[in-house]
Amino acid sequence: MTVQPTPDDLPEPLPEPAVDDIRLETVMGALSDPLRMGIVRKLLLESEQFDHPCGWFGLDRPKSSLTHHFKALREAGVTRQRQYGLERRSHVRVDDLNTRFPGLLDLVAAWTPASS
Amino acid sequence: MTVQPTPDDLPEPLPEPAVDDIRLETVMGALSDPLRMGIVRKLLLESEQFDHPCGWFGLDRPKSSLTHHFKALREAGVTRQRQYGLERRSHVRVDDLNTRFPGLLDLVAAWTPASS
DNA sequence: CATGCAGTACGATCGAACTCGTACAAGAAG
DNA sequence: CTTCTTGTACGAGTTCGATCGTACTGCATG
Repeated sequence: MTVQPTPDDLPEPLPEPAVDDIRLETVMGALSDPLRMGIVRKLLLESEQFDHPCGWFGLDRPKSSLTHHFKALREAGVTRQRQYGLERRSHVRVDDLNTRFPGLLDLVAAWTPASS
Repeated sequence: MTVQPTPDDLPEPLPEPAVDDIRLETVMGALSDPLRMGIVRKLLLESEQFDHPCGWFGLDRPKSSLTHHFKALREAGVTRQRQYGLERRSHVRVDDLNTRFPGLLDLVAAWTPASS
């Protein structure tokens, strides 16, 4: 058995809940906002590479609003954020969420924005 | 092919969204409250018979608060409510939710309240 | 060091939702 | 009809979250 290679070259993740502390009702509260649901869905479907800074999403909102939403996702345990120089890049905690709430991310991936 | 027997003896359901109008983010918003999550979970796990009035849940809240929460669940499309004489009984729209969001109710059934 | 850029922190505003008391409606039962 | 029961309607108080402007930090680059 080989030792899992520790990615020492990666920046430390910003504060986030441990896997076992992720609560389903909190995750659902984070996803109850259509903007945040769309962020997670886009990460799931289109992030071919790795993490993405919040400018990548092309959201037409002030930066201070985006900070609020990305923080909400991270503190709920849905995403992880790392600081890469200037940028704070996000990705979905896929393994953690699939372990705790299997099937949840499939629902998010299948989501479509309201037609209104 | 036999005609589906229409349950004419059942009271009409209270106003609720049609199946196709149930939105995932709205459902998640309704389930982001621990009290409501517990209501749905209890309905899923313990409702051997059919519907249940809101006294059956043994919730230690004023009646006017319970009205609010049961209405939130119904208007989100999570539950259906019918008037049986005095009582307004609820059940989960299992088929509708499994059709639109397969796996979601499994997550609710597996939910456990916060340890606090 | 000066400039520019990504993003945060803080605080104000505003609307929605939670909580609850009180009064009321409507069926059930004597 | 009177009373009891189940639950609603309405309204007030309060909390929470969304939005956003402004000022700021921290890194990068010249």
